[in-house]
Amino acid sequence: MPDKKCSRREREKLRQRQDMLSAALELFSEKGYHNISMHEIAARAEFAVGTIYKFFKNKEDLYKALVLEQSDKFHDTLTQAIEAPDDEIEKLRNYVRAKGEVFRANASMIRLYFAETRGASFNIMAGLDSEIREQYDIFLQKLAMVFEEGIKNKRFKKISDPYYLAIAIESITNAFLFLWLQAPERHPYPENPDVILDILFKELMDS
Amino acid sequence: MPDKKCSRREREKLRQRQDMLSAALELFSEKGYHNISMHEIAARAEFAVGTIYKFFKNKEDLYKALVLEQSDKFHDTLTQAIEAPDDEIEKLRNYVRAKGEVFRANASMIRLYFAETRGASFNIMAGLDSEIREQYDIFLQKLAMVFEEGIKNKRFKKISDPYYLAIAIESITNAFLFLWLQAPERHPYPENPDVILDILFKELMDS
Amino acid sequence: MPDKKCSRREREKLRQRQDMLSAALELFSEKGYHNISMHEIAARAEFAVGTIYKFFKNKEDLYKALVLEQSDKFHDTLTQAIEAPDDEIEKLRNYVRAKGEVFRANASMIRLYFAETRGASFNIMAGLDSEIREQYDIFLQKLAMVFEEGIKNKRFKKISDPYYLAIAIESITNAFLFLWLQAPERHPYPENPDVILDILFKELMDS
Amino acid sequence: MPDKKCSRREREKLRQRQDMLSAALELFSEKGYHNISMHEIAARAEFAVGTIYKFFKNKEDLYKALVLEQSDKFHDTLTQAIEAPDDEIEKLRNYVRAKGEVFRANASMIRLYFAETRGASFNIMAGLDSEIREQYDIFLQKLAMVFEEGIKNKRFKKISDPYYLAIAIESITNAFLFLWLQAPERHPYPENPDVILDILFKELMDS
DNA sequence: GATGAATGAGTTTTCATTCAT
DNA sequence: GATGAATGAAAACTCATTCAT
Repeated sequence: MPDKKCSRREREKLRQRQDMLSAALELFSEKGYHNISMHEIAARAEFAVGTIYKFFKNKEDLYKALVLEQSDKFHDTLTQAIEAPDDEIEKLRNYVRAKGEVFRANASMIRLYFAETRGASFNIMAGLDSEIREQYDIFLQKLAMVFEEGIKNKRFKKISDPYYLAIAIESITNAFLFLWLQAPERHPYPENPDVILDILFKELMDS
Repeated sequence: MPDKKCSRREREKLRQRQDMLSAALELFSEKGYHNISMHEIAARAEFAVGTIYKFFKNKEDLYKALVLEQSDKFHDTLTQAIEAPDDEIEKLRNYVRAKGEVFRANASMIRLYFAETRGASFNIMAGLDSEIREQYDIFLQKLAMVFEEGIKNKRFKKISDPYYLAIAIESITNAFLFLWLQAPERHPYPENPDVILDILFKELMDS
Repeated sequence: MPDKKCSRREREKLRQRQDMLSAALELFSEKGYHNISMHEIAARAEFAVGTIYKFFKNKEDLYKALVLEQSDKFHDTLTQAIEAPDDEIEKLRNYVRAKGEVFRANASMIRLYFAETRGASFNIMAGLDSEIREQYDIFLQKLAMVFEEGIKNKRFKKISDPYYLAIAIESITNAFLFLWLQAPERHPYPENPDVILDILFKELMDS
Repeated sequence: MPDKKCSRREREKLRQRQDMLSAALELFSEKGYHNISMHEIAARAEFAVGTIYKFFKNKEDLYKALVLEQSDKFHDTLTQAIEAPDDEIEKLRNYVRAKGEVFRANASMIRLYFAETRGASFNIMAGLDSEIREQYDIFLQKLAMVFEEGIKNKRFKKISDPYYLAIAIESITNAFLFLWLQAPERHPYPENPDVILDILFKELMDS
């Protein structure tokens, strides 16, 4: 019973933490880190400012937790997509589809994602980078491996460095997502993953 | 002679303005817009704060001027590259090379570039976007035209929408530049543009 | 009991607000609006600057609140004086006495009063004027009415426009108060209201 | 000849000084001392800021010079009015008329006048007061003397202290001028001085 | 002698953070 | 344990004043 009560407490705590992070995500992605005050986050999450400081050391800490959490969710989904027991072409299709889905499901997240992985120096906190970047690098390695396997299995011709191919497909999907973010109607993210894959894989030049 | 003296003054003014913009560029790209104070910019540029306010209405105005100036330089170079009187393949090679050169020449600028074109909602000032985005759109159209012409001239097979191809090559080069920015040694931007073009243009899949 | 506690809080708040307004009144009336900084007010009131901004939107808002509060107190007292159930002569005596008392009770207030009702264009905030002026106009009307009634009741001879008489008595009392403000010893405000009233009401010229 | 040239210089200097004071008067009376910058005055007077500092030690000094000059003009006119070789009643009529004229002729001046003589603590610079006040006191003595003489010459009945009568007539005329300043149409300053004098001098009460 | 560019102290205001209740 | 009032450091911006040309 004390255990149960304790776990109940713990669960309650976690729920509160989530509420704070959700409020922060909404607000940060709407207006940016510097334009949102701790009071605004507290108000949106329906807590007192002091309570937020019980969960997070300071504003930066809250932000880090938020970005890491989102980044985790994101990379987990994509890693699963390329680790499904399919052939390499299907893995890439899964990846393109899954990426579209996660992003579509949470536009706020993309904004944070782009801010963090692309914003370069503008990524508010230098310290944050390393953790996220490492995670991202690991994912890129795995994606490169898909290409490598595909070449080994004679599904793809060996042309470029698999790592570069991984970067290429990452950046093209990102570009599509970025366009979609700007103008969802004008630039829908393709339902059919081959629309994106064809850009990379169909021979373009005659020779 | 009075004319000369006057132009001297003018040149001096412009030089000071440049010094201010340079200081701001360095600092903003190192730490971000919100983490740099006008006093810091003034100190770095070796002026008094008041002097900066003689040249720029306020911090935002300074920032806008900076980003626009950099963005202009950048887009001019790339536009020239794809408008050189060469065949379409050569135009793309020019573009890849030129992009590498401008970026290499000014790393601070890339940081701003990424922040502005990719930072999505995190791009500090909404108003700024429209001007930059428009410029960027125009460039994308021109790049798409290169692909369209290439297809018409039977240099490329018609496979994807030329606009998507433009986005693809833009995003791949950006990805390489971003990698280079993070770790110049580990990820050099290819001297030979074909390394990048091949990713797009060499047939990858067998079928 | 919780109610009591709550009202205690409220009272504490009001007390703080009053402390701030008092500090501001002292300082403004000593040195003028523009020569007093928010930090000075905060220091005098023994609060942090930030705390003042919890009570007043900005410096102007604090000033408006201050002037309105003082102006209210002032006009209420005078209005009461002329609305007492006495004959018209007694009403004027009440008015002269009451004016002396309120002003004597708070010299800082006079300074603000003169600054606001007489300072003409020098009255710092144009917007403020209208509210105060309106209040003042209403009072002048009431004062004029006392003369009108006095004439109707055959207590005064009809000689001048009652409104002008109101202005006259207002300005003479003000003049005495102003003199007293400058040199309280040399120019005491008369204890006996007739000293002032006689100036207006005793025949001066022979004819 | 050098004398002439020098006097020419001197005259030129004085003219410049006047231009500066005029510009300052206009601007100060429009917006108030603290809301006008030295650059604005310089621009209006068509001089460089530095030039103004050749004539006036600082902003305060310029202001003092301005107020003193205006005050001089004002008191000279009024002193002349009451020193004209007329009987006492006519002197007072002259005074009321002259006051209306000088004020009407230069509304900016009134604003400054009220700000200085009535604004009490709000009169920007404490130091200024003494000089102006002295001048004002001298004038009040002279005005009191008119009443005294009038009583001695049996033109007025001895009722109140002549000094108080001087204050009374001063404050009533001021009140009329203040009203006129606020709403020139609604409250014209009487063409006929007796309208004002009657308020003071016609018996009001029956007894 | 006039100029006006440059200065930097000083002002208003915000907001992350603390701590008494 | 939660609260939110109080804090004060730090930011953007202004403007009286100086001084090299």
